[in-house]
Parts: sequence; structure tokens; C-alpha cells
Amino acid sequence: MREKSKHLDLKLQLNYDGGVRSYGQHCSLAKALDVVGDRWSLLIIRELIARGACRYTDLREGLPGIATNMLADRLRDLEQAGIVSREDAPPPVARPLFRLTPRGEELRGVVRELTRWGLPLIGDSIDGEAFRGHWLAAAALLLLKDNAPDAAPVAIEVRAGEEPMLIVTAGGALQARPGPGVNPDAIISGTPRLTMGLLTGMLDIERAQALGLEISGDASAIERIRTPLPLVGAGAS
Amino acid sequence: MREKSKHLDLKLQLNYDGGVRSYGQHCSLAKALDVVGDRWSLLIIRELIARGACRYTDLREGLPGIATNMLADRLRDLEQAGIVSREDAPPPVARPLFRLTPRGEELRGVVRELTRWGLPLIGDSIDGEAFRGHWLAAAALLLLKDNAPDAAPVAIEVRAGEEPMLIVTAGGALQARPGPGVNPDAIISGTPRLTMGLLTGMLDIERAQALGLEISGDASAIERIRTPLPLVGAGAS
DNA sequence: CAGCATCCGCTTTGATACTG
DNA sequence: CAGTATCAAAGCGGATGCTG
Repeated sequence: MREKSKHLDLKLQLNYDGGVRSYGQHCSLAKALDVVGDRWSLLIIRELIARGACRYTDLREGLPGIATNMLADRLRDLEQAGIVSREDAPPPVARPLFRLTPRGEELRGVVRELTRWGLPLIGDSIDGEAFRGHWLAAAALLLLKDNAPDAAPVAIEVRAGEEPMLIVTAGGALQARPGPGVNPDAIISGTPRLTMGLLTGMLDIERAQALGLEISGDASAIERIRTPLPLVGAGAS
Repeated sequence: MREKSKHLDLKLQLNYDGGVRSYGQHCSLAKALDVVGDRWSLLIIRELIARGACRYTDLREGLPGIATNMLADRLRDLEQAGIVSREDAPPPVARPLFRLTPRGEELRGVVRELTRWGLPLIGDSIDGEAFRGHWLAAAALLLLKDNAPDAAPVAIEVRAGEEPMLIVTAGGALQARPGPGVNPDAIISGTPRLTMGLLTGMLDIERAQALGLEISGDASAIERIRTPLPLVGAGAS
């Protein structure tokens, strides 16, 4: 994968191979992994799900640990695969914007299932790990739902890392974005693990509080977006 | 990743690093990818979903292109991660058996979503690609459902590659296994792409036949397990 | 600076050969 | 059969350099 441009290797024009390392299997799963199975690819897609259109630097900031050439390479690959679009800004000021194409948006199901499966792997402490508030926002956005779509909207502020995050109900769906809220109905403060533990039904409010989660405001607002996850994928098939 | 056991490298006991190359991000998706994001991992899990318990050689046969050390490494990693269990057989005859643990079974949702997303990437012809009938069986098993769980069971034989495959309804769920059926209610013959196109609702029977799919027997049996997939993951969230 | 491209050293992967 | 050992070739991460 990735172009070669080795010394004395001028071959013919367009010798950049378009970068496809394939499993070579006539199988839907293998084909999907050919496209999004490379290191960093799905994390880039997480960034674009969580934050919408991003500039290069935004992406790099949300992907601590990535090498800059990796990011450039992957963006090229994903663009070529029709998953990401690059919006080259007009001359005067702006910077190129990257966003998901409709085909890229269809990866939400994939990211949702991986996020759900990975929840138990989140540890209590943010040892030497990196953390960004919008990662939590993405998980909430993907995994939670509004249990009372017809009631008046509520907003819940979550304080897990450095930057707070706001979850709001909006016409039956949920939206989540980084940043504080104005007069939120409830505020939850604690580790990402405890926060998601509460919201995904693995902990009830009492147990979460006993473990150190701080909750203020209207607890019913929390119940409204609490979404117990089916523990085993054994439900269907 | 992977143990070293280099020459003259005796360090202290337990110096095998347990093999974890981590993104180092306090994020559920990143944690999941730390565990199943390596090359070949999810394809090994596909094999175990499709065929149940497997011996080493079965796995290698179902994973054309994998290097034998890769398979050994990944099986060790997956075992250590609690996803695969190795059943070391008693001395006399048998061979070690690998199977998914309950935690590994929970990856069905992940594999299902990737398989679904990858469906459009399957081409018409099996160029120089490898193909195994049970890959198609896995896709059917994961993506299709029985639309009439209370009716008498039906069996449909699918002939896509070398080996035929049988899809049977069983108490509301579907089962799929390689091999021919005895007096199946219907028989479908054609490329994997056309077959899955029909069964996942992207093609109707007439169109599929026009494109070369051969259908014999009771068409209503096919309708019974035909499961149109939501085209965009835009439904929820 | 933002947005890459290049180089460099280390790790992972892949093909082959070998062993209990 | 079920792996290990070996080694070459990619892939990856970090640093740095170039260009608007």
C-alpha cells in the first residue's frame, strides 16, 4: 500500500499503485476489511462521525499517536475508496475540509458495534492514555437513544475529561457535542467508564454514585436517555 | 507484540510481553481495535462463526493467504484476549480444537455490520480470488432471518462456488452450513454476488434470473428467508 | 503556521523451511 | 498435523523539511 517512488524507479506515469493490499478473498467481510481494516482507518472515521467536517489539524489533534504521513496516506486511501470527501477550499483563505460521504456514513453501524463491544475494555483510570471529550460524545451518540421522543427536549452535561460534553435530545434522536451546556437538566461528573456505565445500563444511579459518579439536577432526564444495551449479541441469528 | 524468545535473551521470567500494541486511547472503539483490529483477526473469527469449532488445519484451509506463523500468533493473541478457547484434546487421538468463547460470540454484531457494509464490494467474477462456500454461509447466517417463524421449516440449497451450501429455518432462526441438502425446497445457482443480491433484497427474482441466476423449486421458500437490508445506517442515531 | 512529503529505524507481516 | 524458526519485505511512528 501507499505509493513507492523508490530510487531509480520511474516506471511509467501513474505508477502509484493506488494502495490496495487485499486479502484476495471473494467474501464480503474480507472486502470490507480491505477498505477499512487498515490501522487508524476506523479511528479517522470515528473522528468524522463525532465532529463532522474536520480540517487536517483537527483530525491530528483527535488522533493522538498518529504519524502525520499516516494521516495523509489514510485520508488519500479513504477518499479514493469513496468514504471521505475532500473539499478543497477556494483560494483566498480557508483550508481543505474532510467529511464522510454517504457511503462513509453507512459505516456508523460498524463503528457502533465495535464501540459497544469495546465498552467493557475501558478501564477505570486514564493512566497514560489519551482522552478527548468527543470520543465519549461519539459513543453516546451511537449507543444511546431518546426513550421519550415526544416529551419536551432535555439536555445533559457530561464532565468526564478536560472538556465537558453535552447530550441533547432532538426530535427522537440524540445529539452529542463537546462543550458545556446552558442550564442543562442534569450534570454528570466522573470517569468515562462510570459515565458510560450509567448511561448504557450497566450501572444504576445508586451504584454509580457509590463508585464515585457525581450527579446533579433532574435524575429523570438521565433515565430518559439511559439505554441498556443487550449484553450478548445472541439475540438475533 | 508476540513473544520474542530471542537468542541469548533470557532477561527475567515472564518477559513475553503479552503482545499488545495499543492505540493508547481511552476510547471504547480504540480498545476494541486494540484487540480485534489486527490483520486477519476478524477473518479468523469469521471462520469460527461460520464453522464452529475448528482445528488448526481447518482454519488454515478457510483462510487462504495467511502465513502459518500469523495464524499461530493470532490464535495465541485471541486466546489471551478471551475471545477464542483452545481445547487441548486428550492424549490418545484428537487434535486441539479452537472455538469462540461467549465473549467472542459477542463479536457477531461487529462481523455482521462489516459483512453488510462490504456486500456492495463483492464483484461479479471470482477473478483470481479465493472462495469458500462457508463464507457465503456465514453471510447468510448473519444477515438473513426467517420471515415466517411459525410455519413449517424449509431448506434452500445454494450453489455458488465449488461446494454447495444449505440454508435451513430452525425455530425462527436460520442455520447455514456447507454441503448439499436432501430434497431442498428450492435450489439457487449462481455467483455469490447474485445469490446474496437476491437474498438481501437488492435484486428481485426476475431481475436476478435475467442476470444469470438459476432458481428451481418453490420460490416462496426463497421469499421466506429473503431479508431486505436497510440500505443506509441512517435509520438510528 | 496548515498541510503535507521524505527519510530513517523499528516492528509487523508474509513466504518458506523445518520439527515433534 | 500443528505448529516453530528464519529471513526478506512491507508497514508504521517519529523527526524533519518543504511549500503555500
